[in-house]
Amino acid sequence: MDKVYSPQNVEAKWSRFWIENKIFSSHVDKSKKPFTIIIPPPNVTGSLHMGHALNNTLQDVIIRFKKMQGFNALWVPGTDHGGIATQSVVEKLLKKEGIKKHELGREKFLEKMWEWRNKTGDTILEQLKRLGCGLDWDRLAFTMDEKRSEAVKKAFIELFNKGLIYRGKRIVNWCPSCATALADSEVEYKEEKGSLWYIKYPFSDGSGFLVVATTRPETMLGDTAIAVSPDDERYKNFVGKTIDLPLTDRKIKVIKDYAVEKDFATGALKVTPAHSMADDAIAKRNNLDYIEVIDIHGKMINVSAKYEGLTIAQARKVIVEDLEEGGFLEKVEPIMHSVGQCYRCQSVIEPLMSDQWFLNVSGMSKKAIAAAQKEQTIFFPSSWKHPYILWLENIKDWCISRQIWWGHRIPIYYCVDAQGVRKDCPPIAAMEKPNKCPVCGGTLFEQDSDVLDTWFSSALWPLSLFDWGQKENKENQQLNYYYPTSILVTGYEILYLWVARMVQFGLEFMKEVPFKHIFLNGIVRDKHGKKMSKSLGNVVDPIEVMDKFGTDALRFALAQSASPGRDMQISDESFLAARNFANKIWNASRFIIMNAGDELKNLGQNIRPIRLCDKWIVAEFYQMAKNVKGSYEVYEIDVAARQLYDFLWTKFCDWYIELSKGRLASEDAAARKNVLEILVFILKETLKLLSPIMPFITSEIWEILNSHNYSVCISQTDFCANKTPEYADQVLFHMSILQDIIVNIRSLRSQMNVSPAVEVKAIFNVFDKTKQEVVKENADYIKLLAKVSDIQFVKNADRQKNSAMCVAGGFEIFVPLEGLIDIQKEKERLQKEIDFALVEIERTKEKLANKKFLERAPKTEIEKIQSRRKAAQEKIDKINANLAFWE
RNA sequence: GGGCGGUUAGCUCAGCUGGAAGAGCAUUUCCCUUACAAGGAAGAGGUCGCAGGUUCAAAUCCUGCACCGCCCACCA
Repeated sequence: MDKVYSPQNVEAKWSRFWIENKIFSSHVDKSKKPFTIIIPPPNVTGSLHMGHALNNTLQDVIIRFKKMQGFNALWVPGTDHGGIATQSVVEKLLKKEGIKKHELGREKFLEKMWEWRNKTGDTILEQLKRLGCGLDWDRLAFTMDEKRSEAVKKAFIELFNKGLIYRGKRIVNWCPSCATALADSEVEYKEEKGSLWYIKYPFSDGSGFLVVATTRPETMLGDTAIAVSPDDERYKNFVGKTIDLPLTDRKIKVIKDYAVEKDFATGALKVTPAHSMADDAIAKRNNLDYIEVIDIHGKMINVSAKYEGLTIAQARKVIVEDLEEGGFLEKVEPIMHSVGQCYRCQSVIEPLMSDQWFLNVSGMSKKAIAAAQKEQTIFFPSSWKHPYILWLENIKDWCISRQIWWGHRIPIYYCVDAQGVRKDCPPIAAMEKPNKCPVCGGTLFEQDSDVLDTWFSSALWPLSLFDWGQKENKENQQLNYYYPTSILVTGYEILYLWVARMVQFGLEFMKEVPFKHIFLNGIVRDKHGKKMSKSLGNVVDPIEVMDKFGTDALRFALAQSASPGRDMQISDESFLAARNFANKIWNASRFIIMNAGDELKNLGQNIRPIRLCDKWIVAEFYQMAKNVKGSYEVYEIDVAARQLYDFLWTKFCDWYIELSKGRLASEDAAARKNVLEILVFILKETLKLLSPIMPFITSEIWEILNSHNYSVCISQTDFCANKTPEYADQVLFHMSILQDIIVNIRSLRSQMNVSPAVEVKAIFNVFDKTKQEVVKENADYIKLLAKVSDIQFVKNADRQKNSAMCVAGGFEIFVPLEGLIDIQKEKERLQKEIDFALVEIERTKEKLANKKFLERAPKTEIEKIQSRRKAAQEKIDKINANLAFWE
C-alpha cells in the first residue's frame, strides 16, 4: 500500500465495478421492501455544479445505506429536456453558424435539437458516475423519450377531458426575448433603479386633476381606471368622477380598491389591466375593460398612429415628451423597485394578454394541502411544511403552454378545412392525429403549435419513470411496487416549481402522494456566503475538486456540512480537511494490514476484548455505531459524518491504535493476535458505516482486508447498532482515569521542556485502592503513551525537590526530573492549576450555598457538584502541599 | 406586507428534549517516535448579538430589540 492515499488510482476502478456488475440495479421483488428515490433530473444542458454534487451525494448516501440495510434499494437516473433553457442554448450555437431558427423551420430545428442533445446531453451523467452515484443505469430516462412523452400526452388528455385544462386569453408573464409565456414561479424579481413619473390626469368637468405615479408611462395608453384606497380621505370625493385620459380621446373613471396603498406616492394608481398583474386583479374586482397596447413582440398596438408600432422604449420616450409638452408631467423621481425577470434569460418580463392553456389547480392543491397536513408527506426539516401549505393555499391556475418548439407538443388537434382554416368544431385532445372529426366528419387536422411547460413533464416524473400510462395502473407491476417512492431529495428553491406539482399530479393520477419524505437540501455558497454564479466568478467546480482532493473528500466535505434545509459555505479548506481524513483512514488501515501480514483474511471474526482498552474501544465503537445508524435513519447525514470522523480519528487512531502498539511489538503471539482481531474488527465495521459517504476508499480498503473482489456496499449489515456491552460504563470510567493520567504527564513533560526521547519515572501517591488496581493493571499504557520507564506506588510520598508533580486520575503523581526541572517554572505551572481549581471551587460553592438548589435540583446533580467541589479542593490541597514543601 | 432562518474562538460551523463552552482550519511551542509531517504531543484563544422574563440552574425555553440573509406577495 502506498504511504499516501491516491484517489486517482482507485476511483475509476470502483465506479466501473459498480456499473459493470450492476450492483445498484433493482427489480421488482415482493419478498423485499423497496426503498426508492427518483433523481431530480438535471437539465441536458447542464454540467455538474456544486449543487448537483451535494444533492446527489446526499441521495447516494441514503440509497447506499438503505441497500446495506437490506432494502431493495432503487435510485432512478434521468435527465430533463429543459425547454426554454435548452432551446436557447442551441439557438445561440446555430446563430454562430449563421443559421436562424425560423429559416430552418420547426422540423429541421428540432432535428438539430436532438442531434445536439444526443451528442452532449449525457455529460452530466458521466459526471454522476464519477461521483460514484449508485444509480440503476438500466432505467436511465429522459423527459422526452418515448415512454415519458406518452405519459405526458396521456396526462394532458385526462386532465383536458376532466375539464381541468382550458384555453383562455389571460394576462401572462411574457418573456420578449424567449418569445414565450412563463409561469408565475418562473419569474424572478430583482431590485433595480428606475424612474417614477408623476402624471396629471385632468377631470373631464375641468375641476382640476389627479396626480398618479408610474414607473411605466407608456402603459398609460391602456389605462381603464384610476384607483384610490377606500380609506383615503383625500380622494373620497373624487371616486366616481370621470377623467380625460391624456394623449387619448378616452374617458376613464376613478374607482376605489383595497390594493391601493394610500401612502405610496400620491395614493392614486393608474390601472392598466392588460399589462400589469396587480392591475389585472383590480380590474377583475371592478369589472374594468382590458385594452391591450403592447403586443407579444413588444410593440405598441391599438393606439393612435403616432405611437403605433413603436417599441416599448421608444414609446416611453415619446410619450414622456408629449406629456411634458401637454403640461401633464408634474415631476420625475428616481426609485428602486423590483422588476420581474425571466428566470432563464434574465430579460425583463412584460405582463401582457395572450392566448394560453391553463390548468385549473384549485382541486389538486386542496388535496395536496390535506396530504401535507395529514403528514402523508413529511418534510425534512419540518420547517418547510408551513410555507409549502401557504403557497398551495394561494396558488393560481398554472399557465402550461409555451411558445417554443423544444418540448412536448400539446396534443390538441383542430379540425381544419382544405385551406387549413380552422373550423368551429371543438378541439380534440388525442394521443395521435384523429382520423375523423366527430362533429363535422372532416379528416383534416392541425395540431396546436405550443409546447408544454417543462415542469409539466417533470411533475409526472415519479409516475412516468415507472411506465405510468403504458398500461392500466392495476397491471403495472413497476408502479405498484415502487410507487410511492420513499424520499425525494432536492433543493428548496424548486419546492414550488417542482415538488408541489409532483404531489398534485401524484394525488390526481394515483390517489397517493409520490413520496413519503421530502428532504430539502440547502444551497452551496462560497466561503463568503455568496451564492455561486458564473457572473460572480466564484464557482467551485466539483470536477476540479475531485481531481485535486479526490471524490471521497468532496463527498465527505459536502455531507459533513449538509444540515437539512440550511445553506452551507464551502471552500478549499473543507475539502482539504476531508482529504486529510481520507488519508488518515488509509494509513490507519495500512498500519493494521502491515501488522496483520498473512493472517489478515482470518482476522476480525472472533473478538475477545480482554484488556481495558479493548473493552473501551469496543464500547465506544458500539455506541458510535448506534448513533451513526440512528442519524442516517433520520437523514442527518452531517451528524453521521461528524460522529464517524471523531470516532475514527480521536478514539480509534489517537488512542486505541497507539495503545495497540505495545502488544503488536511484543513476543506474546496470543496477545498480538488478540489485539489484531479487535483492530481488524473495528476497522471493518467502521468502514461499513462510513461507506455510504466515502464509498471509494472504503471499498478499496475493504477489498484488501477481505482479499477478494467484493465491494463493501454489497455487504448487508445491521451496522452493529444494538450491541452496547454491559461493561460499557465501568470501562469508560476506568479508561478516563488512565487518559487523565497520560494527558497530565504529557502536559507536564511538554511544559517542562522534557525531550520526547527522554523516559521519566512516575511515582503515584495512592489514595484509592480501586484506582490503584486500574493503574497497576494498565501501567503499560502509561509507559507507552507518556514515555514513562518506571511506575511506583507509594503512600505519603517523600516529596523531592527535583520532582514535578500533577494531580490526575485521583492520584498525586511525582515525576523526578533531576537536572531538567526549572523550579520557578514548575511553580508557575502549578499556580495556574490552582487558579483553575479555584474558579471551580467558587462556582460549586455558590451552588451548594443555594438552599433552593439543594431543595429542587435532582439528587444526582447535587452529588455531581459535591464531588466536583471535593476534587477541586483535593487538587488545591495537594498542590499547595507541594508548593509549601518547596518553600 | 406576510413567512422562515441566522447571530457561539480570527474563519467555517456543531452544540439548543436546560445541569462544568466543542470541532475543523488558522495560530504558538516541541517532535521527521518505521501507519500517517495530508502526521503526533502540548498550549493560547469565547461575559454564546442586545435587553428583559421563566427556572434552583439558560448558549439552550419565552418575550421584545438590533443587525444579516432567504422565500412568498397585486407597492404603482
